Amino acid sequence: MHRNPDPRGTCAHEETHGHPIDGDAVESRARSYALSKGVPFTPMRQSVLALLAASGKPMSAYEIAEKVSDTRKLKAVQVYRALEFLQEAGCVHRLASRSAYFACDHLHGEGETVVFMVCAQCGAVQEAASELVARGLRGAAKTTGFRPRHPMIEVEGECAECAGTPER
Amino acid sequence: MHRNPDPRGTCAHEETHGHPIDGDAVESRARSYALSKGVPFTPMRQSVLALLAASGKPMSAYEIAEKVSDTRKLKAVQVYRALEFLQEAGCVHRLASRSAYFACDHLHGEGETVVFMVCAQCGAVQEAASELVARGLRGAAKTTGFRPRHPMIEVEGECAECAGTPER
DNA sequence: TCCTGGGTGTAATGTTGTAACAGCACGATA
DNA sequence: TATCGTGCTGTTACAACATTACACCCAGGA
Repeated sequence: MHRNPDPRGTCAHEETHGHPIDGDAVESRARSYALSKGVPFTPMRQSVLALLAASGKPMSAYEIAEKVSDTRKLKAVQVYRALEFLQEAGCVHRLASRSAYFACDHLHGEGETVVFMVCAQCGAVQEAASELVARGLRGAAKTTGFRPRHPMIEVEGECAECAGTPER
Repeated sequence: MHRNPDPRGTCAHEETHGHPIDGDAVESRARSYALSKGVPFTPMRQSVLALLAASGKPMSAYEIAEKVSDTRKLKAVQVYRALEFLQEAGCVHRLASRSAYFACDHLHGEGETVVFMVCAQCGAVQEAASELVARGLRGAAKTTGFRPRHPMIEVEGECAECAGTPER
């Protein structure tokens, strides 16, 4: 987990990839989820989501706590609470391989199999829904009677930008 | 990560699944790796591997430290050192989704795409190598120029035994 | 008014993983 | 035999990630 010196963004064009996602779209999805649950979409939740959406890259909860701090100093536990809501709302996903969180403006269908491609160098995440992968997973599962539940796949690799710049 | 009350083995037939893997086979693989590297296959490494092989289920490093303690009390850092060797040797894999380690007696080929199916209830892990998944991943990657590096896929779900016993 | 449910703020603690350093065992070499 | 290097072990300390517990506030309903 702490194997890389800085797991999030050490490559040369740190600023250029991880293109920001549509903050308005993702926020409105969060709002309607809150509405449907009868809970408020609080400033706390709003600012955590806005930060993640603007950054467009995975961030750790502690990193979020640091950056969100507009005036007051935020504690990690408060960030985790906001993240919990945002994950339920489907606006934020957790990258287990990096213990990091990122905003996502895709609306993932129920049985959909999503692939997150994480650049080992710059940390940028690209998403794709692959029916072929889903079929492969079902095939692998069938032989053992296993029932896949949350087909969220994380693959480490090298994104196009980082692959194009071999230095560091 | 700490979301489940006990991520490793809370279901009724805890003892029955996660069938132990072939301890002798996996140990001999570790021995030949050690030989090829010119380093010893120490009792420390041997006992960590033996424990993992016998349990057949993922365990955290701290859990291993507790259980291995035959006479002396083992510290986590020592377990991590043994695990590092065993991972290099290909005898042990790390489950990022649970921060846990498990022994594996398959010999995975170089570019092979391996799918680990983790039962959310009992924690048992089943492995499968899927060419279809590999192709799907390559297809998903191709559109963005992403180059997958370590195609180790973890899928949460429900194993056949747990699916058959709906209670709890 | 009181009660209840949910969000917030804060402290404490638990869990996972590394860094750093001293000591030891063992083989190579002079 | 002496010494040197290499790699494992034992130990302390700490960093990074995550949860629990509790007090407080505030809005809405009985």
